[in-house]
Amino acid sequence: MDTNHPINFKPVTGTNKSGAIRLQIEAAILDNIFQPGDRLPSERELQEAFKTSRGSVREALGALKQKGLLEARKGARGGYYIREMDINDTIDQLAVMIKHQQMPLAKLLEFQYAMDQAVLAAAVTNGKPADIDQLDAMADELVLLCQARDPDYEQISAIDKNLNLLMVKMTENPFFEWMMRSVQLTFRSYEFVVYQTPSVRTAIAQNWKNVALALRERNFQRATRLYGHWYVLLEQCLCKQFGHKVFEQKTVQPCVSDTQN
Amino acid sequence: MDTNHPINFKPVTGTNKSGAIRLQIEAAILDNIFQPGDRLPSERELQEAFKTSRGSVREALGALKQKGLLEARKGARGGYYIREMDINDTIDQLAVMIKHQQMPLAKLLEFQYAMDQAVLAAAVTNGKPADIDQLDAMADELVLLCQARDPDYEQISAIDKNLNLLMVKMTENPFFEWMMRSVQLTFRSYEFVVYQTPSVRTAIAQNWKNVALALRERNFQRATRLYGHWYVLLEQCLCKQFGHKVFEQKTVQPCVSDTQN
DNA sequence: CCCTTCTTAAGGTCGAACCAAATAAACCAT
DNA sequence: ATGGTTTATTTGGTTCGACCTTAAGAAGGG
Repeated sequence: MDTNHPINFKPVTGTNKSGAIRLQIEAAILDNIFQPGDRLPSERELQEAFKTSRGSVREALGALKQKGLLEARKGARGGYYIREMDINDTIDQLAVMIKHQQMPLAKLLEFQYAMDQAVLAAAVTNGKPADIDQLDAMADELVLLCQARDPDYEQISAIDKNLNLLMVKMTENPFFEWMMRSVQLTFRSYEFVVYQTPSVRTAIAQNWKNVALALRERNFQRATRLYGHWYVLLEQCLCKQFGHKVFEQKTVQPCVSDTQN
Repeated sequence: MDTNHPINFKPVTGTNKSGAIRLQIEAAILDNIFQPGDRLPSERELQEAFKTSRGSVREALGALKQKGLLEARKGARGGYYIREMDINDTIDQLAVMIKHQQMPLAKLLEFQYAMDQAVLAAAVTNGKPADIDQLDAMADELVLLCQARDPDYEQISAIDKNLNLLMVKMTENPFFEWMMRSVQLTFRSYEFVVYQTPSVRTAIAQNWKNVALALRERNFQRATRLYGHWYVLLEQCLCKQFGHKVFEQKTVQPCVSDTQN
């Protein structure tokens, strides 16, 4: 038996045992007494350590599993393993949370605009020439696709998304990635609107191309202006479709989550 | 009996029943079939609806409780109630997660700087005159405190924090508030460094005052430059204290979480 | 040496009981 | 009538013991 447990788990008592168990295990993990990849004692062993029932132990372990700190594996050599904490779980949750806050669309777009501007500034500073080349190439591709007689919306939307992702990647800063992921997970669902109007479609594609050119010559001011132009085009589309008050009235609607276990 | 359940919970089957139950209930909540404050059927009722055991139902409900979607109450008229989702929970978790990622200090400061700039831009646009007056008054107070012979670091730090909070409030946009809260929860622990050097201390206080003046005359460019000047002063202090390589080497250290249940 | 089968350790499910807390109803004394 | 006290009921929390499902490793056979 290699599962020696020098861990000082104290028997729990009272009316909320599963909570007490959860706190002890959580503390042990956060204090790095267990490292990611380590294996916790089995449910039946913990049951003895905490001097309680297997059900209560399971309840505590289930909560920590849900929280993303543990991962359960079945079979021999199975058990509960400490997970590398994954920021994606938190970001997913944040996105769901924001969707439920029913904020006015205007506030959202204002924030998203500001974030885009910040990302662009960081991308200008840190972006590598190779990235700019790629951005340029993708913009060319987008322009071509938008000129087609029967445009493939799915493909166009995918490229647009990749352009945004590449821009964030150019910041070379994970904080920007995390933030943009949580924002984009939440919204960016209007893209279909802008791409369904032919005139706007080509304008946006060309705008991406112009942004790429401005970045290539490290013209920050011009790139900023162009990158923000996206929102002007979006506003035009939304107003044409829903009326001019849309930015005050419409709220962000919740939609089904992608997260699965 | 007022707990009519027109809800279409389908019996679960297979090898992961608790997961299936969780998804059904979660979907019902996210689709607003249940409103905050509503009461779910009791465990024993759900057990029948899902044609399963009470243990599996409890496992699913426990996960949703941990996730913050449900709240359990004991006794008659007890049961599981749908909670108003609180974004603070998620923000706390996000902060803990970020602390564990051990990112270089430079990346963090770059991000924080960009966020500050974005906040300032939004504050210029949306800030009310009264807020600017308050900012001005608080800056005056800070200047006075920093000139004192024996400065009260605690009070100074509190005012500095309030100045930042006021700036965020001036954006009149909750998205900025949420983002800054998660960032500030995580870091902003160097402030003691900058305020302990007398020359820098007065410089920062005066800088706040200048920012307030620039805001008053709606001079965006000047305000931006001044607001960013904070980071120049911080860098000076850190370099003086830890050497010039600090921005590449130092990482964000995890610290104890405030969150408790 | 590889493939199959068996063993075993682990999480997952089940059901029946009992405990603890909170409400509501019934009761009683003033 | 009013206000406190007891009692019953509902509901989540805990416990036990049994069995199911899965997956890794051991044993065995070709």
